Amino acid sequence: MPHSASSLPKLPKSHRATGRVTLSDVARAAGVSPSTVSRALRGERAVDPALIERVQAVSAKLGYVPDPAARALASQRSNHVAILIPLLSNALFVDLLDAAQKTLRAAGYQTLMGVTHYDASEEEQLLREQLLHRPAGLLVTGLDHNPATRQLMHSSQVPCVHLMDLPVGGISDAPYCVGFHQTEAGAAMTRHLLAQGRQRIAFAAAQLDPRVMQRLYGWRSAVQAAGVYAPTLEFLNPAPSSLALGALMFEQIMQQRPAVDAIFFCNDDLAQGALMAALRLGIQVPAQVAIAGFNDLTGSDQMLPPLTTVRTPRAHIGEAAAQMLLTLMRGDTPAAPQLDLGFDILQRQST
Amino acid sequence: MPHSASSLPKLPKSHRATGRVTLSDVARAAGVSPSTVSRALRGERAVDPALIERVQAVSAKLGYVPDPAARALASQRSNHVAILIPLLSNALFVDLLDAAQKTLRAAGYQTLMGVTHYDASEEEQLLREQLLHRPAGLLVTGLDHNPATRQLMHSSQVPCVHLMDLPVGGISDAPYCVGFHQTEAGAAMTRHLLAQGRQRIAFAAAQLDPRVMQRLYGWRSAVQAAGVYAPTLEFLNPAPSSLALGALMFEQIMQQRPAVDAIFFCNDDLAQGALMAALRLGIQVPAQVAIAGFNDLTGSDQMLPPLTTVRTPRAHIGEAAAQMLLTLMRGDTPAAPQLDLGFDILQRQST
DNA sequence: CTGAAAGCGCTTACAG
DNA sequence: CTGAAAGCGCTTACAG
Repeated sequence: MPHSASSLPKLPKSHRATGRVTLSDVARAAGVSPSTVSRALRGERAVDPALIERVQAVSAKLGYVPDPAARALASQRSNHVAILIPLLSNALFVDLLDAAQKTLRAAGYQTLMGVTHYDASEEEQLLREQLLHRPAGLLVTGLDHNPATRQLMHSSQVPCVHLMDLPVGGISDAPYCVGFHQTEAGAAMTRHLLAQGRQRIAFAAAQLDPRVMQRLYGWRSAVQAAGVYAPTLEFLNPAPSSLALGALMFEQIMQQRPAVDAIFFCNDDLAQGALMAALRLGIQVPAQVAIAGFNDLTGSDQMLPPLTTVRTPRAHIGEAAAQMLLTLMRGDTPAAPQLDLGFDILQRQST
Repeated sequence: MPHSASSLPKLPKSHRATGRVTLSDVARAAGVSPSTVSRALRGERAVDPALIERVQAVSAKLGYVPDPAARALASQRSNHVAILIPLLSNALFVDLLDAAQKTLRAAGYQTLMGVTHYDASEEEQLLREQLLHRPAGLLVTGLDHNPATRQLMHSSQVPCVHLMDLPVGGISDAPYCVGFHQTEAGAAMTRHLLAQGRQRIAFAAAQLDPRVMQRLYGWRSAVQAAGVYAPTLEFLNPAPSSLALGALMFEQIMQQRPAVDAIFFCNDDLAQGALMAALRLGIQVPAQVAIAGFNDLTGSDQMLPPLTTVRTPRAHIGEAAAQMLLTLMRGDTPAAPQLDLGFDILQRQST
């Protein structure tokens, strides 16, 4: 039979057809019902292996891709994973985001990013908005949230993994989280300085978020244990962390009498600024004063002298947290609810 | 009548009820049809102002929030805006993302971030995935994309604004974009160095993405115009940009004979690394060699000496591009398809 | 200006 | 193991 008008593809019968290849198209072409296609494609058990193969082949041939909106509406679960981080201006959180996002995308999830600016009510509002998208999972920075936020996380039933922090006390009712012990890290670096013979070790911090405060507690416990604690050794500034602020704090601290012989900065950007200020002022590091940082950020190894710091496994945290979330979203139980990824003291030349 | 069983709230009649407050709930409570509620809430014209008010009041009282998935499915448009950036490890793009995301969120849009790693086919794949979510708009870095990507952007009909770059030639068939002229910026800094009496100005670059290459062309045209061009003054390294690489390149360049008297780095991180290397090597900057950077990244003002660089309006670009996209998504036409946000030469002490 | 009806493209009890 | 049917919660021609 020659080509005739009636053999041309029919116009879409619906007045709202979108041109998309749908589940029904696949079903028709494979000679099965839409339900079966749906099950086969999602790898649901209880479907004939032979059918699975046929459906997959037809689906590939037609170039079928499931519609996320339809899927979300029908199943009440999207392929979004919401992630809440405090700031994009801190490389730490960007590394976390980058790693998590990479892992999640490889598993077919879209990352929905929310920036809280360390503001509990902004965090709450952000979470509310993200929950509207029925995320399949939640990644949130830290363990400190206001009651409404905690309530939202809980009542939404969405699997959730916390980043960076680990609960201090017992494991009772503990949430899923991957990170390291901030307090221990703070104490470890302080002990390292003590072991190097430093006696008047200042702790200098900005931003003062919960993790910074934990490092402070770690420092306190270590200097107290060594009997060299003094309240005047604490320099706490709530302003955002930056090289410029580090330089400023360094100058102030160096005017302190009796003089300090070491400064432990809560973040590398502050320490880098201090190192630059020392160069400008002609203050010898570490001869006159030792300087230590935290996080091993970009550039710390290039300082003069290179910065002694705490290497934190942030990329690893982002990836492992995403993996744990993937496990939870699959309905499985992670090996352990808490994952401690530890930290390293990176001895370079500034101490 | 006393409380009786029959006055208790009825169980949901559907076997799949979600407990969510829906459009129909609002319609019922307001005594109008769902269609009217839908129109009233979206501010569609052609609905009685009195009704709008009533519907809004009822909606607020019931705490109704539209379901994004249902809305996306029915309207074929989500409230997502997809953004494509090359890297998260370059502060430049993070600033772009931060600004755009902030502006978009304030207008009710969710940002879907995609990281291309400067890989054209990864970009294409990412765009494909994002398009599945039927984004309301698209923000993409640069103007260089492979044919398939361009085709996708075009055939999807999704409003799109390009970031950072501006088309070089005429305005013919030009896409929407906000940025500045990279080539001009490269030339301007070079002329600045020439005006300071420098004669052998090297251009040192890493990553070699299209924008870096444009700066190179700007440098070339300026040194050629001054009659001081030499191919041996070009130091191009495709590796990712970093302080460490900058230090390395600096050492190599300083071994060059005849000696250079200035180095223009295509990005501040390279220049910062060079400055640190100069300190280590005891090379006087700018006495022996001038060093200039690009972008005015964090820390450049804290270097020793502070780094002369080109200040680029990246946060402004992110915000303005988002605004332009908002205009397009509204169905309006931006004042001009291209927005040139310019740049500044920031003379500090390294030149 | 308003409403009834159909439809967006899936998933999921339910029945077999 | 498979299918018919209902439903997820909206929007949008169409008719009035």
